[in-house]
Amino acid sequence: MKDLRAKINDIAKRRGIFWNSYEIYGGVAGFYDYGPIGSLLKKNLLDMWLEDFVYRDGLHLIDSPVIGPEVVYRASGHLEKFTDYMVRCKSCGHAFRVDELISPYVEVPDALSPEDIEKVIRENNIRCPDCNGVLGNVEEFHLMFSTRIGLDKQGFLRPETAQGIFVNFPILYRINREKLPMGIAQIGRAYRNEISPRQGILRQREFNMAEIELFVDPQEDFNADLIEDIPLPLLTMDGVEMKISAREAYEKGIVNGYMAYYMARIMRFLEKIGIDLSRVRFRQHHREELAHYSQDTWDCEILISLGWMEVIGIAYRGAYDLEHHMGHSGVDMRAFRKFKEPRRVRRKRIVPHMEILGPMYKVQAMKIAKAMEEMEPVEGGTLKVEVDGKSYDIPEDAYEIVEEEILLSGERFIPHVVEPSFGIDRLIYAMLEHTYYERPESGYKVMRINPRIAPIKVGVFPLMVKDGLDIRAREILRIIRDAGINGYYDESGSIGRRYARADEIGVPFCITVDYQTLQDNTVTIRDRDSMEQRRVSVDSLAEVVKDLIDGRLPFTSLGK
RNA sequence: GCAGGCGUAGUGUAGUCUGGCAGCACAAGGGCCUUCCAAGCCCUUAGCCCGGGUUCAAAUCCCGGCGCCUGCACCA
Repeated sequence: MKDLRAKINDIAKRRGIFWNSYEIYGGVAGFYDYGPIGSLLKKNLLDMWLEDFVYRDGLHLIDSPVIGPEVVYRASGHLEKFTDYMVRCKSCGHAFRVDELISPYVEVPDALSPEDIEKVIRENNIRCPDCNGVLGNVEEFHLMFSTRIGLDKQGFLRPETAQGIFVNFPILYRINREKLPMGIAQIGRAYRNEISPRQGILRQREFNMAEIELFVDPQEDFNADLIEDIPLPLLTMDGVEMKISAREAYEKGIVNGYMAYYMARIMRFLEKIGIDLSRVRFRQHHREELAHYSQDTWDCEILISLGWMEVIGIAYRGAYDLEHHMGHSGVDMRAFRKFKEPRRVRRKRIVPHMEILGPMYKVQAMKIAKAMEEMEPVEGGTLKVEVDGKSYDIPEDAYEIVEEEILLSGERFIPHVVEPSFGIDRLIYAMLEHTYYERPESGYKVMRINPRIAPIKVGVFPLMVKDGLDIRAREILRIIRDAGINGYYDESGSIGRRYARADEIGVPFCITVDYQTLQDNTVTIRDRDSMEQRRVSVDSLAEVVKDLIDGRLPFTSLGK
């Protein structure tokens, strides 16, 4: 008996859902093609994701480049955290991670340059742990794919789509008319040069993500009414398992409001796409497991044949990203928070006298004046000002200190970020496993995919390939296609075989043209899940099929 | 990267030890038959991971490479 994973992979390849890329050259691990069925599956799934997470909450969708300059990933912290230093033994060839080797000798191994590391290895006479051989030079290993931009500029392929959103925060904030919360979504591919990716489509070097960055004011109270009150299966970092309602999890402080909100929404979404909710849980990351940017992360895990698989992550990234991009770019990444009441504030400030500073310092005068304005006012005497590394003594008569009362209507702050991040390929795989079904009486394979996500909505079959049934069936396919429904025609093999072929790729409805069709212009519609058939007039066929797909019309409400 | 295992039509396999015409099943395509769930019959397409060596002869033996699987390490 083949295991489930083998069965899914078999169907995936045979029927064109996905397969390993570059097969004619032996394949490359970590890369997958989506075939004709898989591409549509992914597209339909993403459409539903957009409806559920983007349109429904009024978020904005953007689409930013895959390649980014080095500075972006220096600022984001990925360059440092995603680079490992390796060292290879000269005699046995084993490779080791440097930080593990030198950690007994150095306090902060991560902070060292390759040259420093080699020095540490020499000075402490560190040998190969396996064979005691001499270690070679330190090599860099980037988990990020690197590339060139133009002739000599270092670039990287994004390891997550998020940075494309963060770097655009100022313009997006303006487009959103400077209001928070603001949610930005992005769907796209991300790249990680995994050393040894296996487990097929579940761990790829190039993979599809759908991410949301929700920018919020950390001082704003969360409106608990928004949290749908449905049960959540939680597993906290202390190993406590609980089934608790989303509202209660928030009220008890187990998760913050945004987490609770998204957890509930994710449960709804997963249910819609056919995931078995009894095989879903949210697992909180341990401290040491947290990504460098995250303060708190909960993974939505789905139980599949390989065990619990992380499919969606919700990370509380705090101000980390905007703060770092602000530091590296010098661009103000802050939002404005209006006070409920304007505040009267008394303050002192330094007012430079330009008519004195100007003649004294010529072109430097403006810079000096600016620096002075930013200083804490100290009463009287000569003022020491540093500009571009030079120190200036400003005489007492070149400035004055004024005390004033101003009306502050608000203040600037760095928004916090809540990030639900969906691994689309894993979601698709989990969906395939959970919707996979074998008919007990025959063992035939069925994908019970939600009709809205199903890549192909209808198959049109003539009962016999004669007496004009085939011609009529082709006409009916035309009607289906003209109505914008993705359908296909199949006359090969027996009728049962055609149903079975359709079941395997989750075609929800099959239309069969029989002899009665020629008399009264009706066809049978066969429901994939119940295998029942109902008769429908060709005149209303397209309408009925659309309603069936969208779930507006239950199959059982159709007349015999 | 390391260790072990493996690599034969689209898929699953037999053949490899002991060198001698590459076989089977399913799938796919065509046809016959067939009035609703992979029926049957006929036909067809299609394969030894790549390179080198040994040999009269290599899927089989040897060497090298590549790939996959499992474990180790790695995994926001």
